[in-house]
Amino acid sequence: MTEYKSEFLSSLAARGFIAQCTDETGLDAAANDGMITGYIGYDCTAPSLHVGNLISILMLRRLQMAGHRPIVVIGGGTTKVGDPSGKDDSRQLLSQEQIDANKQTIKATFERFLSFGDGPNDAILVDNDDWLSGLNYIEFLRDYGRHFSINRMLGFESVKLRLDREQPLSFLEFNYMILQAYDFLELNRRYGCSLQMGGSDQWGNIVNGIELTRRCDQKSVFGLTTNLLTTSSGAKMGKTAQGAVWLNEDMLSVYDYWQFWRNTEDADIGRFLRLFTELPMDEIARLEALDGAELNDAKKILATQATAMCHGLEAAQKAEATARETFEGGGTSEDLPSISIDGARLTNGLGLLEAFVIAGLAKTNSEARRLVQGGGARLNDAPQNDIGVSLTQADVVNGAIKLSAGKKRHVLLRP
RNA sequence: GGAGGGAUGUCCGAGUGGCUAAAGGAGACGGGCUGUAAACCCGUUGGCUAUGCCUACGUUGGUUCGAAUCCAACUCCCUCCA
Repeated sequence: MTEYKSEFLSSLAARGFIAQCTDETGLDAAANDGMITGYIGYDCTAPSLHVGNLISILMLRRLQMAGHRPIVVIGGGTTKVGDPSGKDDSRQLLSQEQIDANKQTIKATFERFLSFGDGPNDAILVDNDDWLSGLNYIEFLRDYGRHFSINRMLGFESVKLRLDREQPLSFLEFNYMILQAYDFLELNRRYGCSLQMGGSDQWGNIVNGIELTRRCDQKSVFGLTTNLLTTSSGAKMGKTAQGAVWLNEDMLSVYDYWQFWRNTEDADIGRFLRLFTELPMDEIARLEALDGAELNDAKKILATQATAMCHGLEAAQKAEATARETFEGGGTSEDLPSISIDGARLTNGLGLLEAFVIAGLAKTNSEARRLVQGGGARLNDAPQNDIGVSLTQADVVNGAIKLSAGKKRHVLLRP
C-alpha cells in the first residue's frame, strides 16, 4: 500500500475505502498542504439513501474529520436526466414533484454524518438544479459541448456496457455524464472544489469532470473512487427481506437496521468494521481475529457502532437490547418493531393470514399462507400450521400480539 | 425510408395450437445443519372470499372447440442499408 502524507488519504487507505484515484500523489500533496474541498453527488431517485450510499457518505465524513470541507450535491437537476451507469435499462423518469419530495427527505440524513454551519470546513449542501436548470442549450453546447469527444465517451464503461448488450441508451441519458462533468466545473468555480469522490461506477463521470475543468479553466482537480459494497460471497449488498436497507428511520426501523449489520457474514467483519465504524484500528484487529462463534460479539459491536452513527447511540443500544431479549432471552421485547391495529378487529377475530399481511411479514394472503404451510409462522412464539386460526383479544400478551416469520423477523401488533 | 431480428413471470431464459400459471437458472422466502455466519441439503415462489375462480407471455383485433404459440394492424427496441 502506498504511504500517504496526508491524514485524509492515509486514513481512507488504512480503512479500505480507496478503489482508484486519478492522481494519488497530487491529491495527497494538496490535502497535506492545506484545506481542500471535495464533493459527492447524490441523485434523489428514492425517498431515502440506502447502505449502498453509505461508503461515500463516510468518505465525506472522513474528509471533514481530516480538516477539509465536504460538499453534498443533491442531484435535483441530474435526476431529471437519469444516470445510465451500471444499469441495463433506462431508469424511469421521475416527476418534478417526486424529485422535490425525495430531496427533502434525503437532506436530513447528511446532518447525521456531517457538521453543517458557517465554519471554514463546515459542510455545504447544494442542489445542482440551481445551475443546471437555467442552462441555455446552444450556449452550453458552444461553451462546453465542444470539449467532449464522442469517440472517447463511447469507450466509457457505462456507455459501452449498454451498447455491447444491445440495450438502448437514449440521448437524454447520454448527456448525464456531461452534466455531471459540468457540476464539477461549476463547483470548482463556486467553491474552489478540487475533488470529486464516488463509487467506482462513477469513474467515467468523474474523469469527464476533471478533464472539462482542465480544458475550460486550466485547473487540475482530482477524482477518488471506492469499491462498491458487496459481501464476500459476492452478493450485492443492501437488501433485506423487505427490500433495500434504507438510512431513513421511517423507511427501515432502527431495530431492522441493527439486524442488518448483525447478520454480516463472518468473512466481512474486519472489512466492515474498518469501513463502517470509527473504532481504532487495533481494536478492529482484535475483533477480527476472534474465532468461530466469538465473531458474534464482533458483529454486535459492528451493528451497534454502525447503527449509532446513523441513528444515534441511544437508539442503537436500544436495538441491541431488543435483539438480546429476542434472540438470547427467547422472550418478547417491548421494543420490537410494532404496528398498531384497530382493537375492534380482534372482537370478531382477525384472520391469521391477514394479520401477517398487516404486520408486513407477508405481502399477500397467499404469501402468508405459504409461510404458515411451510412451518415458518409463529403466533406468540407458538408455531402455527392452521391457516384458519383467528386472533382475538385472548392472544394479546402484555399489550401486544407477537407474530414471527422465520427465526429472525418479528413484529408486534398493538391493538 | 428499405431489409432483417426481437418483446415471456422479480430478473435471465426455454417454449411455436391443447398435457402451460408457462421448462431451467438466478434471486427471494421458509425449513434443516449451525453461531441470528458462510457453504450445503429440502421445500415454496401470480392473485383470490380457494378441490373452484380470476389475471398473465408488448398493445388491439381476428382464425379456432381451444392461442404465449397461427393471422392482421399498431407500439417500442436492436442490427444492417439509405
